[in-house]
Amino acid sequence: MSLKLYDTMTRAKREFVPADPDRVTMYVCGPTVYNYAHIGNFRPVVVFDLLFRVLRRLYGEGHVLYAANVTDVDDKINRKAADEGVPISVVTDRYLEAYNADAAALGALPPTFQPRATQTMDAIIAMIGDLVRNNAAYAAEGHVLFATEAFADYGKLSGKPLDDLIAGARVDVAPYKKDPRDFVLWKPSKPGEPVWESPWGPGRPGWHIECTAMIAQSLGLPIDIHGGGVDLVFPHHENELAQGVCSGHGRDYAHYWLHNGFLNMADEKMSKSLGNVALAHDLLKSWPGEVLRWALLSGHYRQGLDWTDSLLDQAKSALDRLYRVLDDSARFLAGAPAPDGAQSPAGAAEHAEVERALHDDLNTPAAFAALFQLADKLRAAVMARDARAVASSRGLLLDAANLMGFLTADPQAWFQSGADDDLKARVEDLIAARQAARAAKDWPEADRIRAELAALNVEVMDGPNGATWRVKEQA
RNA sequence: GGCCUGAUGGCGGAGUGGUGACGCAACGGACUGCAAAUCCGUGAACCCGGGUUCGAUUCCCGGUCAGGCCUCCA
Repeated sequence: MSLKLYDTMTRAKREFVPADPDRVTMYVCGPTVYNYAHIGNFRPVVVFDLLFRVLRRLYGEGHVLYAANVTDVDDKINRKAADEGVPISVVTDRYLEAYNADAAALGALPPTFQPRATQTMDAIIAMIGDLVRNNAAYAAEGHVLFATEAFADYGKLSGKPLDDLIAGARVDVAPYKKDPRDFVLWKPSKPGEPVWESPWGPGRPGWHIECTAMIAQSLGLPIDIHGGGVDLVFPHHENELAQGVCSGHGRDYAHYWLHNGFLNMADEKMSKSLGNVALAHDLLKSWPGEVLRWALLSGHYRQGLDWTDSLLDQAKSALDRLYRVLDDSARFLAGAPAPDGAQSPAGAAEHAEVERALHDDLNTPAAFAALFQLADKLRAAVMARDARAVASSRGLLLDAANLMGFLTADPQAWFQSGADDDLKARVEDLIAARQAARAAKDWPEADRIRAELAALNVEVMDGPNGATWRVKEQA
């Protein structure tokens, strides 16, 4: 029953205890919306969506508040907007919409809040003011900088020795910085860039302060869980923590820091600066969202994940198997008398195992294993023609899989996705003709029709109650 | 250079101080007019070298290799 999560701060798996079980809070750093997001951007989306679902089950749907922000003011956005000759909101609105559509296709529930930097400007400016008042920040040449020396624990989250941070700094230090580690809270805008008024002059916020302010505004500090990719541990989360604490919100900023591992393309880290991107937007044209979700969750979230075609094929095959039992059990139930009386508890242990695995720091591979055991249980019940056991274990499989965001499609639709109405009608006609040929034991004709269907990328499967079909390969 | 992860069968990937998950793929058999699915079954792994132990893939040390962070990338 108890949920254990690996906390980056303490580098240990800890039992999760929310500050207030009636108001569990989680924040995850979201995208900068200047382009379509690649599949690597969606790893944290899917991972923390799963955690969101697990938390909702544990504490109740209304008791978990999840904020995932959007950075909608940024150099890359500015450049894109300038290239297109449009206001930045045109760019950000367009890609935010695409991002949310992709996330939904991957089975991610909408977060409770989706704060945007441009809509948090007052809180950002107020928080910078707090930092300046607390002597944790100073203005210099139109900039406002965070004074890292004000935060004694700076470097604790990422485990970096402070001296090394200075010695290892490879970037030229801006002359107005008192300390090389100091980072920007507010900076002047260049001509033509979006600009906001502030007590330190017109300009725009630094990246780190946006998140801290958005958390404070949407959830209130401190929060229970802060998530994001490992690459954000330093400097982004280190800086967030420093800002949150020094702005006067107390020592606790986030009680649990969770970080997902990186997704690699062809043995190289995927990033937009390299050419090896796979946009979720494009992948979704060829694969059902659940396949991508399954692939993203096929390894433990803290591990690195190599994104390959083979990974997707395996994910598809695994899901096919689950959908097959679902389909077969539905057909059995449709033809069987309704089960009477209490349902036998077939599969209860396996069902519990799914949650147990998830509660162990989101051990999705173990949860998948339990899902397959549940599927085996269901298969056995179908073979035994035990309607009560089928109904019971089918419900449990569906519940466990749904909790993880899987098996949300109708099995029939799953196997026939990619077929339009026109194709469906043709297939049905061909199958009817083939059934007639089979009834007449005209095997050559039956096989000829099967070949014709195969040419349409359709596979027929003869069953005791007629034939079923499915699309063989995704487009 | 500093800090941090990881190294498991053909592939993906959990886990465990002692009888080696799970999935994908492969192979044999059953079923099927054929096929698919399904069922039964088979083969197949714990990077290297030390150490601790009755016993290590699992703990400790060293090495090698791979990846990440140290630069406003999830």
